[in-house]
Amino acid sequence: MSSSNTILPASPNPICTHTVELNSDPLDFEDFLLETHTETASTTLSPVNGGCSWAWEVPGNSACVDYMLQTNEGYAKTMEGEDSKIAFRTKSGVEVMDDGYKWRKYGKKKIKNNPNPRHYYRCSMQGCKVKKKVEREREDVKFVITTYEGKHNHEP
DNA sequence: CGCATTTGACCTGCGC
DNA sequence: GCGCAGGTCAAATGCG
Repeated sequence: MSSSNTILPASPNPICTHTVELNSDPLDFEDFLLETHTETASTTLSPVNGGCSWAWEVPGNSACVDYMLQTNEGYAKTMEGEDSKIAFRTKSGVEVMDDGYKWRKYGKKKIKNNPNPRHYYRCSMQGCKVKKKVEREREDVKFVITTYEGKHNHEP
């Protein structure tokens, strides 16, 4: 684990067990992988925010799904086929982070048990069906939950 | 003027 | 079958 980064205690959110501090050096993701998910060797980490935030990317791998369901923790859960789902929790003053892609907002929704609305974004690139959801954590608005769905079919 | 955002309405899946 | 909650649509509005 890179000493310059801070992994905070588990979130109550079952799909977000750790927090990555923004504006820190990129994580040593190989150490991170070993430390947190030794049983899911096929899982890979990918940069999702221009190098200052990292998240699990779980390819279509049923073993990963089983593991996360059993332990009720983990960063992400997979979907069938080519879809992938990435969820992570960041400490940030703004919901929208520049991850290199261009997003178009298409919806906002008040969520039950959370006074903060959830925002829905779609990749604005033609033919790219990637979506993301952004919402602030209920107990601590300093934290933002971001969920990516799908894979980009183009470069940032 | 063209494109992005806002926001209420509508759609859909799920639990009871 | 019904109601609720989450997700998406699309018309209106704003902005460069």
